[in-house]
Amino acid sequence: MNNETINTEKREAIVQAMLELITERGFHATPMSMVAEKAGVAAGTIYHHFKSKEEIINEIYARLKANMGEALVREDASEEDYKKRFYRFWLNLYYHFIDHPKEFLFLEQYANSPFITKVTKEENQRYYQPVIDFLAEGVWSGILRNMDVELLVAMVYGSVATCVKLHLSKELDMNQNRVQQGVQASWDSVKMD
Amino acid sequence: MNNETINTEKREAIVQAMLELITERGFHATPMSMVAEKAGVAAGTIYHHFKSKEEIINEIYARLKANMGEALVREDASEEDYKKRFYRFWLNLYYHFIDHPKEFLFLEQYANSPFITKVTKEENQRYYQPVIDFLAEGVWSGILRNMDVELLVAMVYGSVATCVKLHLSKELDMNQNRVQQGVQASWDSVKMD
Amino acid sequence: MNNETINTEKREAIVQAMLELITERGFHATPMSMVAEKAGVAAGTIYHHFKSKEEIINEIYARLKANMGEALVREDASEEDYKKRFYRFWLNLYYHFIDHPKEFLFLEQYANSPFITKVTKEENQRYYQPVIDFLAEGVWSGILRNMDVELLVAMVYGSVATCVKLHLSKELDMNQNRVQQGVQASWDSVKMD
Amino acid sequence: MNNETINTEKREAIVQAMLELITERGFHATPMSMVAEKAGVAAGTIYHHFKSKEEIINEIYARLKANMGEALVREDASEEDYKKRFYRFWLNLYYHFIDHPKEFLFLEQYANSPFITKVTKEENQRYYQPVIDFLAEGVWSGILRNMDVELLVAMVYGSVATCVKLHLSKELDMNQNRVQQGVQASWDSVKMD
DNA sequence: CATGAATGAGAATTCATTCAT
DNA sequence: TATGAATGAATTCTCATTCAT
Repeated sequence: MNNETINTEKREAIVQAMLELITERGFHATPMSMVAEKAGVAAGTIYHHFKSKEEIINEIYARLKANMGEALVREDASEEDYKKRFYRFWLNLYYHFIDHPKEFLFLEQYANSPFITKVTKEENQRYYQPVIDFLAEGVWSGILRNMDVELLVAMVYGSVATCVKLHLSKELDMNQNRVQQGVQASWDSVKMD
Repeated sequence: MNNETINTEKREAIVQAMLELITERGFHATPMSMVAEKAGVAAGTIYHHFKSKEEIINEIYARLKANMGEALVREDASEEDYKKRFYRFWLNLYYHFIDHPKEFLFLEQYANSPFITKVTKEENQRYYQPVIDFLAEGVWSGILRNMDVELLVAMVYGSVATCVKLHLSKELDMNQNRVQQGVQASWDSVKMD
Repeated sequence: MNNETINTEKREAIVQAMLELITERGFHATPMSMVAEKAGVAAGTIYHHFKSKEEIINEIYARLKANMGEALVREDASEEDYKKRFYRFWLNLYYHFIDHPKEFLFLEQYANSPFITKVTKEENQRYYQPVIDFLAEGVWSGILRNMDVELLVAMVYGSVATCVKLHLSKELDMNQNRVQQGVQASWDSVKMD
Repeated sequence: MNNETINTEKREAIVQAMLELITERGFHATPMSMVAEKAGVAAGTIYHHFKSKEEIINEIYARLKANMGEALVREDASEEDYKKRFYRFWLNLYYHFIDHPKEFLFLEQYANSPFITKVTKEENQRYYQPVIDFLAEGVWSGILRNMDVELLVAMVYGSVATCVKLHLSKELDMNQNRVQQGVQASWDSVKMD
């Protein structure tokens, strides 16, 4: 085990501990001492790896956005029919969040928080650029309704998020049938009549 | 001005101060001393009206849900055509939040927070019961797609929230045309083909 | 006992505790918890009366400068002979510091420290203005050697401080004879030949 | 370059870094990590050369006292007239501190601090013993007033320090004329009438 | 009910020192 | 010797809540 591995291990442990605690308890309700304990490091150690509590949040945000971006385009094949690709993206995102609920909850809570710096946000937009392009292309080619792409992106992301929340809150058991209703509703909301 | 009016006034001032501060700064970044100052009362006075900081949150939640419920059904006329009524509900909600952005932000932040007790939540469901019934009736009568009503409610509410967020974040100027696109997309996502 | 007396009492206790601890141990070696304990108040109480640790230092500085200014001109009689008045001022200052060694040590340590704000310093110059005027007058009337008044003030203050330090450090027992040597040397250093 | 030279170099770098930082920022406001960085060594390396932070202070103190002792007697010629030698010593010390302001500030701050051990102090008295003897001889031979030599030493050192402080604080521009006033005042304060 | 000084537990962060490499 | 990551005790300051007036 070389030095870098050791460093990475502690850093990893801190990030993971923070992610878990923060989604369960919230930023202000998660003292650093608790993060340290859960990560199995001394309190001071955290400050060798991060300048402040907020910096950890920013690192988590960046990682989760990258994860999300990767999941989104998984198994995409550009020769497929547009609607199929839309469904795949939608479901990729949905199941990514279902599989990583803490990541979803974190992004919901902190995506619009002042803790995430503008720089961090901008640096991480690139991850979902391919899908933004995909939607823009849908509009341009007349497959999707003529909407502003920002509105389009927001509506589609919103529909995924709504379904994920329903599942996670256990308000509704999101079986395959209901997921199908969700993606179909989302598609119908944006496709050209 | 009788005693009760005076009491009500202080209570009001506290609630309003807390609502404003909490939406701007967040729960943990809003000390009670700041609430007291903004409300123009002594710190101790707050504790004559509320048992704790969390209790104020619950009262705010209840009020905002009531406001929202009232706004939702405004100018509804049950003899109107179903789609028109859907549009009216959707736009009622949308403009209510546009007119009361702090109320929207508060509900987004705290609707799923542990501060809001189960009791508070349940007590306040009644406010939008009429609209839930309206959507259930749409499904039953074949106007809306055959979806679970919880999913339906969530999707529609989600689409309103998405548009409000776009407006408030100033990501997109939500002019009348874009609002129209929003409500139309929402309708298309749930109406029977 | 009215409210003001109570407030004054706690505030006083804090200032006195801080003065004693800080002269014995130094600023950074004096934790606020120790000040609180010595003052017989809770740690948080200190922050009702002072914004920060540094603010207390500034208040102490201001008080001690005022004390010093008062002591300096005690029993001065302007009709007296110039040399007698010089001796009186010198000895007033000397015995004031001998009687209040902590005040002396505090001023030695913090008079030139960055903790004391410019504002605090300027506000407190007025206390020894009368003596500055007295020395300037001495130069002007030909009783004192023709030196810049700043140099004059510094040399005289320095000679007092030197004698006080010798006494406090117990390097030398400053009996009346030695004090007399001190003031005489100081006078000889500035008087016109 | 042999090993010893390397070691000496690091040790030197540490001492110099600490001296500079400590006079600018103070003992407690100077973290060892900062010393390490400024010295261009690792934090741990410091502890191969010194047992503790305080030990460095003691080494610095010893060096500066030696420097001061050397400067003091520079160009002294015992056959010269007593007053001339006094002037020379006084000005040697004055210009030594003017040329090495950090050394002066360090000695002012730490000469009476608990960090400097008794042992360190005693070991370093020898450096200015020649001048103490010189002053004692002045008393004995009737050139100086009959004062205790400790008082004499303190008064003279005090007058040098006063002038140096005026210069360093920029309160007064200490041109040659004013320095002359300073040394003359000091001489007048101790010489037999 | 109203006040606001007082409380004290608990927060984020710092830093001298150690020790495995 | 040299390194620098790791330690964890200690620091200043905050803030929800209480309670005597």
